[in-house]
Amino acid sequence: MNSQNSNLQDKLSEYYSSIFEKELIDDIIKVGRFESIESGNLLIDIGQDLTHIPLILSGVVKIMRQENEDEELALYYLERGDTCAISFVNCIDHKRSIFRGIVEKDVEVVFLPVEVIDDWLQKHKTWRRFIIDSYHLRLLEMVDAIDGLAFMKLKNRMLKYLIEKVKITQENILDITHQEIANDLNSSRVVVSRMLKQLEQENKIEMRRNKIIIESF
Amino acid sequence: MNSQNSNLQDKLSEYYSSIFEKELIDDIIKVGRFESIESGNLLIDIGQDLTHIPLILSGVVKIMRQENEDEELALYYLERGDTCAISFVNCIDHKRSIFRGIVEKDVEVVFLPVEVIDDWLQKHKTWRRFIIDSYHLRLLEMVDAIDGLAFMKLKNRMLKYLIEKVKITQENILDITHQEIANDLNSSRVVVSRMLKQLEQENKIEMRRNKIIIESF
DNA sequence: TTCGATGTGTAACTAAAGTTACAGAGAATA
DNA sequence: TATTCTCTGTAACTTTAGTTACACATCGAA
Repeated sequence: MNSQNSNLQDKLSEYYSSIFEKELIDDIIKVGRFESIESGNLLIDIGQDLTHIPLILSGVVKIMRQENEDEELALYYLERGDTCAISFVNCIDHKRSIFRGIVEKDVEVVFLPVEVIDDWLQKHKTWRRFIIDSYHLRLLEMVDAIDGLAFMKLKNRMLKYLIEKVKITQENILDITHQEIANDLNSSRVVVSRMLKQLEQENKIEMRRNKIIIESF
Repeated sequence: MNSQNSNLQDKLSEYYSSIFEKELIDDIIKVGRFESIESGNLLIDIGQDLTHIPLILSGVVKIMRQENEDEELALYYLERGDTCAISFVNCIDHKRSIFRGIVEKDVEVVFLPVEVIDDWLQKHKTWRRFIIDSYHLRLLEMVDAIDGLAFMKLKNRMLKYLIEKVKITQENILDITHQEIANDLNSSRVVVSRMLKQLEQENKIEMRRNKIIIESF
């Protein structure tokens, strides 16, 4: 085990010791594969075989749904303490992922092999709670996505998207292009520019090249 | 315990004995409250306190999301073997429901008090699997709803809705008005009539007063 | 049979979002 | 500095969906 991994182990303990019992943390260290993945890479892709589930130690992963080549939609973000719960039963059933997970901010992650999961559910109460909570949180975020798509106009959906992004990045100056926003919202660049201009006129944002400053959040 | 309830117990055993171990079924009978609810009534409403989770023995419940007075959206249906998994953690946390559940076809249901749930997760392997599976199924249905909203035109979304309805009712002659469809899709009656006419011209459906016959499913 | 309630058809219009096309600004690099 | 690439602004137009308004059909109850 190299020094980078033992560093990751420290991070695991640091955050998760308040959530998981010591025995569980020991188990995770025993069987988990620690990895660092740089921004821009895929954590998981649609159709990919799920043999491990990821436990995020740091960084941000954007979870997307993709219909085809040029139709996609950002759903939610994974941060420290999150796992892609949907991969869980998929794992057990040896199914394939229905999401793409793109690393937005370099992540440190532990991959846990599917075999241990079910065992841990029985063995560790905190693990049980963690998995159920994960499912629940994702479910709530899905409902949020549905509300946005069903009930909101694009302009407000976009503002919501921007504000969410501010929360995730901890930074109210977003480093993003109109095209990227359009991709995440399954809209088009021209429309996004139009709406952004309106938001700017309402003093909710300010625009710079490659940047958007969110005033109200 | 009256005769109706012992009848419901039979139904419980009948279907669930292949899923749950005998001890679990006994536990359910011990603490569950058996009930029959007629079509048109609410199984659960948004904001309602969740002290029990429902286990459907027969019938159909439509789960909806509501934004306000006249904005709502049908999400999915619960049938025999289903539970409203989202109510699960809500229960534990004493939260309130974020869904409405309307009985579409008279249901028979067992209500299980929240207190026993966590205990059973540890005690019964099949219960654990059941709860996780429930979350997972709902999650998949949400993704389906998202795909529909994000990527499909209303006409096709409506056809999908109608076909889903055929599956649920086991009946390709649907007893439904244009207004009801509009409500479930968060659209308007006039638009629905328009699209239905198009679908009819494409020979995918036939229209009658209060009825729609689905040809292709 | 009449009347009212409910359901459907359709036209005309409006609103929201997407598309095409092109101009021009800013940054990066030769 | 000139050239190229990426990003943004905007006009003009199309498509999709929602709204308003009204006619007419069907059904059941008075």
